[in-house]
Amino acid sequence: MLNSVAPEVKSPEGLHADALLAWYDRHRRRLPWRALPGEKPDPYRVWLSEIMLQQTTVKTVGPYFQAFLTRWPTVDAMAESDEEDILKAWAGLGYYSRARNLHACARFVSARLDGRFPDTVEGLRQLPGIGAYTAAAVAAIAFDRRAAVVDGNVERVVTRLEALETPLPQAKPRIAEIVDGMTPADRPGDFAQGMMDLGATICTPKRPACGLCPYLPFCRARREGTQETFPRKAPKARRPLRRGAAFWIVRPDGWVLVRKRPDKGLLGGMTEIPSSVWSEDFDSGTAVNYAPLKAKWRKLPGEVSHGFTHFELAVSVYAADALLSTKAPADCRWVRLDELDGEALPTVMRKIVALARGS
DNA sequence: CACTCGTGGCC
DNA sequence: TGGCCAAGAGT
Repeated sequence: MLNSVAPEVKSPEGLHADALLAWYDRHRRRLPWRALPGEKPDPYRVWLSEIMLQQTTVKTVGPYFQAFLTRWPTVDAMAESDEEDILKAWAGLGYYSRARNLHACARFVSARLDGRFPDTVEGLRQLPGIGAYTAAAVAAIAFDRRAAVVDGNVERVVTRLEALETPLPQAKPRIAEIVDGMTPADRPGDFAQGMMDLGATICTPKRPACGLCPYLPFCRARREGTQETFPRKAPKARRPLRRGAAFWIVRPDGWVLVRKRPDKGLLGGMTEIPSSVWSEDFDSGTAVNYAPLKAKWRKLPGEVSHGFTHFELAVSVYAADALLSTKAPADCRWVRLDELDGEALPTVMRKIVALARGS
């Protein structure tokens, strides 16, 4: 009789998983990409959401996810699109290599894998834009594979649970080891999502709600009253200020000159208002040397400020009028003013447009 | 391993 | 206001 079998002796990690899953069953967030209890998750939606959520908040991703899903309901539909359309739809979301990898991944899965995502960590890991975290997350959430899912939330939860003194990113291998030990064979996807929900709603960076935490009895940092000091982190380099110039060129019929940026590097593949290099020692006296064509430039009042991850940017905007007959220089093209909104313009470029149009 | 790569929100 | 943070990946 099965009933006569001795009950499984649970490790402390197993108890952790039970406490977490019970909490998740009561408090799970309802998210657009998340299957309801008992529903089978759609790997395409799981993958799409995971790519968008890389370093991006749930709130920001929401409308983008809905728009993408409506326009490209399946991986095959996305594979049939042009990269340019993906970039336009991604504009404003940031980290634009994600969009290019998204498109490349869709094409690979559609053409080479018959439209089906790999159902293992190793298979997923080979795809463009999918690293250690996303491979584990998709395997666990979409295919119920036991995989150690470690994102920023999980790092915070685990370093607090264990009061881990090793700073990030040095502690990453140890954290992955601990999470692997905690992850149950049963419901690994719910466990992963539960850990992330816990980090997002209870075990928050500041003022964690320890009183509501299912891990309260197990948490070493809380016991020592040091929970807010974890995770330890290596000090960050502070961001330098770079300067540059952008060139707003308008034809008499109201069309403006735009340019496609190189595929690699900052804002790769996106559309720009033709701009100079951005550098710490930028010489504003020679700014117009960077203009895409010769013209009578007037410097517009004010400047555009924009923060990137590793530097702060200040851009001066120069405006000029072009003849109707002016040909677009290399990599440039003319665009109607009222069609600028639909372009693959990153946020910093939209700020430049706003300044120019307001002048 | 250290660096590059966006953006918006929060206190 | 400025630093920090968010379901990291690629090189």
